[in-house]
Amino acid sequence: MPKAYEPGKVEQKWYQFWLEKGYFTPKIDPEKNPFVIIMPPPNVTGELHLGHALTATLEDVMTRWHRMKGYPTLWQPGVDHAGIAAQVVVEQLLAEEGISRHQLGRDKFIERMKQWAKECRQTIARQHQRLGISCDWSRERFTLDEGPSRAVRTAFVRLYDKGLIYRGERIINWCPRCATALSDLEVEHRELAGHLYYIKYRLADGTEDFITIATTRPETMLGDTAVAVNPEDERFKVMPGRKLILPVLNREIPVVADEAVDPAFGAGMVKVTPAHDPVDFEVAQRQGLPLVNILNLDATMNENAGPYVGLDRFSCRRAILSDLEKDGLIVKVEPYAHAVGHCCRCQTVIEPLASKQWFIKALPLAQPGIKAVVEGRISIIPDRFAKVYLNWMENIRDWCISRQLWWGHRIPVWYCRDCDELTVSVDEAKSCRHCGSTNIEQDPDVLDTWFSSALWTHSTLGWPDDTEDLRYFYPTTVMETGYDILFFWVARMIMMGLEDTGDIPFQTVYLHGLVRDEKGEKMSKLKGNVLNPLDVMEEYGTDALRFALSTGTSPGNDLKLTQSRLEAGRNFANKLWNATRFIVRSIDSGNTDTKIQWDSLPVEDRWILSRLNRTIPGVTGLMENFQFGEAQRQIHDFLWGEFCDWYVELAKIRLRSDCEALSPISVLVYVLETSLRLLHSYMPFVTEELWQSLKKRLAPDWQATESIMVAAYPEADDTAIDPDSERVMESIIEIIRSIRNVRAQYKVEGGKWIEAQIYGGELTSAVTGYSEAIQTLARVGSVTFLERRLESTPDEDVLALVLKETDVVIPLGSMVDLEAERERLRKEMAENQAEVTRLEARLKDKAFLTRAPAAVVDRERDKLAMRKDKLERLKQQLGGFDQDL
RNA sequence: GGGCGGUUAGCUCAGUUGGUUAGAGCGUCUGUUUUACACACAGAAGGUCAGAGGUUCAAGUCCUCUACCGCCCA
Repeated sequence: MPKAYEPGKVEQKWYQFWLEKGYFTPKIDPEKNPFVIIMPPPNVTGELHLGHALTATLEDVMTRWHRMKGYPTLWQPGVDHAGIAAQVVVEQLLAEEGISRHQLGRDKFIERMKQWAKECRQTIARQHQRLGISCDWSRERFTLDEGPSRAVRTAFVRLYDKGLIYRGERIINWCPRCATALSDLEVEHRELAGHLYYIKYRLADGTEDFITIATTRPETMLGDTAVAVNPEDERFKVMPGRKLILPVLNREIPVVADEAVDPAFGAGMVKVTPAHDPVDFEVAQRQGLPLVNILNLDATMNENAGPYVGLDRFSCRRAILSDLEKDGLIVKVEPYAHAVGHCCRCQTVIEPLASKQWFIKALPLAQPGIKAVVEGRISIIPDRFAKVYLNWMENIRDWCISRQLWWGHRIPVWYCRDCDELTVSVDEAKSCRHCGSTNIEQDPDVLDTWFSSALWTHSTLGWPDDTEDLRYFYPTTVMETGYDILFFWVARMIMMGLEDTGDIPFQTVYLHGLVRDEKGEKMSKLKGNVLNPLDVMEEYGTDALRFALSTGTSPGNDLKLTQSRLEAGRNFANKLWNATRFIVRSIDSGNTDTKIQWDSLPVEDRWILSRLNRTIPGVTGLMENFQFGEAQRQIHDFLWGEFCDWYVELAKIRLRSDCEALSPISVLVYVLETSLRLLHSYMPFVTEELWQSLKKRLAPDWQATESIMVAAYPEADDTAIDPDSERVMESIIEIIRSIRNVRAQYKVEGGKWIEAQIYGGELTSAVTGYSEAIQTLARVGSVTFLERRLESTPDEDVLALVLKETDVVIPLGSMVDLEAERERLRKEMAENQAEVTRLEARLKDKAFLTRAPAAVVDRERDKLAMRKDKLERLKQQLGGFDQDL
């Protein structure tokens, strides 16, 4: 084995091996409950980013873990056609070639999109495989595949037939650049510094009287069809019913009274522009006002804008302000911060626009979705997001699902040119369902991408067909994704899953945080702070990246991916590599018997086995509670801090050729092998590589399992828990540490061997067996064990270390700084005295004694006894010191 | 405007039903090329757990308020 772990040399090999063995594909076993994760499909918009790597890592951890536990485990991969997002990307590519999609034509453009999607799909699969993820590639799906597409059409038709999908004219969010409607969720609101313009509207009574309205978008006045006041507003009681002259266009418009008006806004009267504002639209509905649309779909002014026809919306604003100014109609202009909607895909300012679109009636779908979470059939982790979910679901609004795009699922509706009726059909309609005419035309629009995503948990399993996969794997177990798409995805999946199948789509929603850069900023291509997962894996190794993404993180919280985190992962992999290298080499040197002789194990063996068997249930319990970051930290701490730092170091002594003691090989192999299995789901490559290296050198009974990824997940052995050996080892470690500490404190040269005397108290017999370990690990030349503890320091200069249960005396000759030593003892005494005082007070407290659990009280008593004993010993030491002076 | 989260060591963060002297990684300082590992080993320094009040025998952990930072919804 090379001196350092080289991930690049082994990752490819093992992934290929796993694939060839078919481990990723589950075997359906009706006797067992399956574990199922449907992967949130990445968009075909380019490459995967670290957010995807986080998703993939966490899902792989859960998947590998359950597979090892013996569940039939399905992790269903796929990719999303990402309608608008992907179309924007390809349109940009076309723009670089100097052509638009319109020049290309719909069919050719779709061909181009398909080509692009195919390439992306391959890139994404390659990146995912590089991450080592164990999803079932044989089931990979694309949202535009025939199966999921038929599911989309089927869902649409069923909803339409139930009256839950309707076509209507509503205010929608229009992106002039993308030239499509968007749902409310696809609009990002940003606070912008704008102006509030106060404008005079003259009364139409021939007088010079006027009223003042305030607006942030003066160009929309061209579409005004009224001015409104609040009916309760005393200032304007006489106004409703009167007529005004709309400036510039000189159109006559009425004043109406409507409770939607906020009397505190502006001057208390507001203009009503029903075709370009959602609130005004509703006012117009209530008041019977006409709609005047003043915009073309590219956000230039249309013929209703009079003199401004053809101008861009922002040029029009400047022109109209200048004209109003000229006519003396501007009362004042105030700076005003207001939220402006932007397209989430291209950042263009959204125009609210009255438009005929397809909508889903959300409320009837939301109600069962609310119930499923309230009743606990679906749990959301972390649970604070359940509140966020419920709040959104309870205030849900109808969902605009038609998009004026070319890339996506075509709306399965045909319009009859003869009878004007609609034909809504899963299969291609050949004739009008109502009059039989073949003179029909399909709706040119496509559906919102999220409509197909919402079906993903069941459409990938075969719905609407009654397939074996659907019957066996649905409802799925866990939906794991980022909290940023809770509404986009999770909420809509719950609604559609329940609607289409009558059953919940998943039992648990696990939401992870967002991956940020070192400064805590969201990674984005615009900022240029994007780390490519491939580069990271190239530099640190896949397992290091997975470690960095999953350790020390907690559900729902964002994480900063720093270089030092990646280094820590790489270092850990290398540590394991070298520990295994050492153990493997030790096996070669002779001893191949790996049967553990449970009856004759020395204390350190019983200790490490005890610690291992405390770690296993701890880790498993954490994983069952989705605390993956903490679980992995505990595996890390056990392996590095206990196994490598102490057990392996102690084992070296017994591995010396001249040592007569029982070989530690069997325990080394047992603990390492078990720990690798415990760690495998987090760091699959290095664990497989090391597990295989280990296996090669072991007896035939180790050869039955061909890969760690299909080996059994470790189970704790309660009989291995051994508090006595833990107590002894704790003291041994404390003794060694205290001697090392003294060496460092007094700057004893590394090569110099010192002497130590140890009084073991109750542990004397156990501690006595560790003289060689203490000599080796603390660099002590000779250890002598005292029959009884020293009453005071002897004549020569010595250091006396008072430990938890033992004392260590170190003759240090003239090196001892007496004053410093007294100071150290005083400080230690003060600490102990404080603790004794605290404990005594607590144990005198009747309330504590009666109300705290007995176990807690006992623990406190033990602590006090220990502390008092130590304090007494410290006191004697200090006293002895003072006598010497 | 409504809601949520964060504030713990120099930095980045863990700390799940309240219960040892609050932890890790990185960084800093000191020492070591000791035969698995310098991607390492050994040792050290460093925290009034944002602030105030409350509940409790016991609070980083539960409740209330305040401040600052961030996010979501309108």
